Amino acid sequence: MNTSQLCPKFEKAMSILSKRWTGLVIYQLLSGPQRFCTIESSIGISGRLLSDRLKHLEDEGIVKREVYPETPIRIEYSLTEKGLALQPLMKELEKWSQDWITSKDT
Amino acid sequence: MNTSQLCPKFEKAMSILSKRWTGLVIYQLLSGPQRFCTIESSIGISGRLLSDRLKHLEDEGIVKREVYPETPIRIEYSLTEKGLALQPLMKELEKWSQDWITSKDT
DNA sequence: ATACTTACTTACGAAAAGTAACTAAAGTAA
DNA sequence: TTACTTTAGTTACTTTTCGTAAGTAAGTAT
Repeated sequence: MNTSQLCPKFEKAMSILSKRWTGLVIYQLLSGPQRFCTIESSIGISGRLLSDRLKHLEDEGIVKREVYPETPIRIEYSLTEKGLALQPLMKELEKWSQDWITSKDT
Repeated sequence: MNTSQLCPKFEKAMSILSKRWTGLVIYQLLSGPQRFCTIESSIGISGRLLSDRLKHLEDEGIVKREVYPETPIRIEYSLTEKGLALQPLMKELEKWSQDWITSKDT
């Protein structure tokens, strides 16, 4: 019996953020559009999972993917308007982490 | 090779929130101290995982546990100052979910 | 003694994550 | 022509985490 008293929209939002790596991928893309391998090395996720997460974020309309047929091929991922709208939340998390996470915690 | 360029404090904060259920448990406790079974039924988590998550949140100093030896026994979970400090973040997530999650998404 | 309540814990199959090696496409170098 | 490089993934396989359901412990109440 799942007698949820929570707002379904809030629950959905939380389910996106509480999937491992998605938060960090979004945070990373807040610094600008970037390619697969850049995200991969900057947050330390494996290609297998990054591929999966980017697909999901595209499905959610948070990330968009653009192909530039250069040499070698360049594929850039960036945030949509919906994704960019998460910036205030990320700022709050930055603030909280600075205020409350001690260096021992890491 | 994990060449993290992220702030370790931010990474740690994100790792707490991106563990399934922890965000919802914290959110639920923002409405006041409550017992195990109340949290369990209001967010739809199983006892097994709630037990685990509360223990972790206690270890992180986000949640505190108090025992009232009444009949039947009452054990109340509540947010510490560190946990309460997540309220602004939760408000941002509420805002974002209202603005950007459509009813189809749920 | 038996049942009832709360707050868990245990056991176990299913799903997700982590690691590493492999593939595809397109150009470049020898 | 053949081999090599780069980017962007995918596949195969092991380990960890999750979800469900049943069981336990302490303290009444009947």
